[in-house]
Formats: sequence, C-alpha cells, structure tokens
Amino acid sequence: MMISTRGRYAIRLMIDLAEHGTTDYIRLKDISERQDISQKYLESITTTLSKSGLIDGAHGKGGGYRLNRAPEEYTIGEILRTTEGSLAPVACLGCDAKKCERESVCRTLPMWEKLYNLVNDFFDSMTVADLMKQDAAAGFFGASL
Amino acid sequence: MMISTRGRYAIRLMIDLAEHGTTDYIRLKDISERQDISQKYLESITTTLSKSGLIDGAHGKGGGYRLNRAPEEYTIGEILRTTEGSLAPVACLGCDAKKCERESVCRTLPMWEKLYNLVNDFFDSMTVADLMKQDAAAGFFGASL
DNA sequence: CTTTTACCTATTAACATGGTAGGGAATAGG
DNA sequence: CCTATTCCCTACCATGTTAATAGGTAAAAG
Repeated sequence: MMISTRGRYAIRLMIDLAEHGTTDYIRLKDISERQDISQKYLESITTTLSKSGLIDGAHGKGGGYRLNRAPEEYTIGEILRTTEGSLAPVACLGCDAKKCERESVCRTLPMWEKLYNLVNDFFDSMTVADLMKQDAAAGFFGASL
Repeated sequence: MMISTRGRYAIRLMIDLAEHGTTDYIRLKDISERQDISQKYLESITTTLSKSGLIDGAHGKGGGYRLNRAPEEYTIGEILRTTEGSLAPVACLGCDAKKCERESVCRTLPMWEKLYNLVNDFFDSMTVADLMKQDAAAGFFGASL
C-alpha cells in the first residue's frame, strides 16, 4: 500500500470543489454527503490543504472552501505530496529519509530512486482537470500503456 | 512507503545467495553477518521464499539455502510480490482488494490501475542478475530516464 | 548421539492509519 | 449586539501493521 485514504480523499475533495464551485465557497457538509466521507475526517484534510495554500477557507454563513487556482493548475502529485508527506517507495528516500550507512555500497538504491522518479513524474503529469474530464466507465487511461 | 524491510531484505538475501553460492548451500548465519540483518528476522523471510519455491533449504551440517534457478531468472517483481503480498498502490486493488461500491463512478480508479501496472512492469523488467552486475557507485540506472 | 542447521509458533514494542470528540474563533444575518 | 453557521484546533482512541525477539522442534551429517 502506498496511498492512504487521506491522499485519496484529498483528490476526491479537490475534484468535488472543482465541479461544484467556481467562485462560491462550498460547505464541508455538502462535500461530506456527496462523497460519503465523515465531515470530521475531511476537516483534518482541508486543514492541511488550506495551510499549504491549495484551497481557501471562509468562516461563517456562506462560508466553506474554494480552489485557489484553476483545476488544470493542480497536479495530482502536488495534492498527494501535501497530504501524504512523500511518495517515496522506501524509508531511505523522501523528505523524512533516515540516512542509511550502507548507502555507498547499496545495490538496490538506484532502483528505488528510479521508481521514486517514475511515480513522481506519473502523478505530476496529470491534473485535477484531467480526472474531471474522464468518464468513469471508459477512462482515457485504458488506451495508453 | 510502499516497500517494507521484508521485501528489501529479501532482495538483498537473494543477491547474497546468488553471489556466494552457485551449487553449495549458504548458512543463514553467514548471510546475517554479511548483510547485518538479524538471523531470526531473516528466518521468517526465508520461510516465505522457500514455501513459494524461490529458494531451497537443507537441514543439518553443510545445510543452508540455495537458489533454485539462475539469478537472471528471478525478477525483482516476483520476489517483492512473494514477500510483500502485493504491490498495489491503493486498498481497492491487488490480491486482497476490498470491493468498493463506488467503483462504477470512481474517477480515480483508472489512475490507480495505470500506476499499478507501471510499478509491476518496472519491477518485472529487472532481475537479481541485473542488480548484481551494477556497481553501487555508478549504477546503470543513472543514465536512462 | 551430538552438533548443526533449517523450520515452526508465539509474543512484543513501536508506530501508522483512520478515524472520533469536544470545543474555540470568525463571519454573516438579523 | 446576538445567534447561527461554518471553519479551525487539539486531543484522544481503536485497530492493524511492522520489525523484530524468544524459545522451541525436526532433520541431516558426522
């Protein structure tokens, strides 16, 4: 397992925001009902996204959340790295990497690094807008590779 | 995190076996010392690998473990799937996938499936022999992609 | 029949995941 | 000002996974 519910819910939340609010603020309550995710759990995710500047929150009546940019300007990689911390496949890579003393003789490190790049490039190559466009039944992913 | 110590140790163990024993059995004690991994922990990994037919174990004096095939006939994907269970990036994919009722309307599932294939193909495209050949200081991975 | 090795079955400490609970602070509308 | 609404913040918890350790049993060699 690599991507937890946090990251996956974050993506669904961003898509929901993109679909339902262009300029208006969207209440968490509505997103919670539409996406069938606990409002309390969503709160912890929006807090992270808001602090990182991905979304904008407004208090009080008429408040809620709103995207700060156009959907095509959010890469999935950015969303996942914000909510999951790092997409590193092993402990010796990524932001909170613990230095390994076998690093200089490690025969597998180059492999992990290559995969790390592969995964980052994969997620950075698609945006929230891309996921909106696709039809669930016959996604455009089916064709290529 | 995606690959735990179990899978990483398994790869190192297979490389060690490939390097030190062509026909002879290699004692776990020696591997443990060379790789600096607890012998007891290695035991739990060799049990899995042995049951799946990747390696062959022999009791008593002169016993130990041995590869069943040539190093170039073991893909890294096979080793990792054996020890880690599945390389699925999310809970709704892989061997122990929990059926999701949103599957038919899920906008992100095709993305996870594509990544899943990407990761499996990545690990299936390289063998134990490939990792043996490469020099740690300047691996051949550095060049491509 | 003793040594050496693999093999088997627990148990454990630490950590991550996936939430829940209970408020506080700000804003809008009256 | 007052009240409802909404985001925001801190703490807590139940469960599962990870990364081992412990203590044995079985088989093979000599």
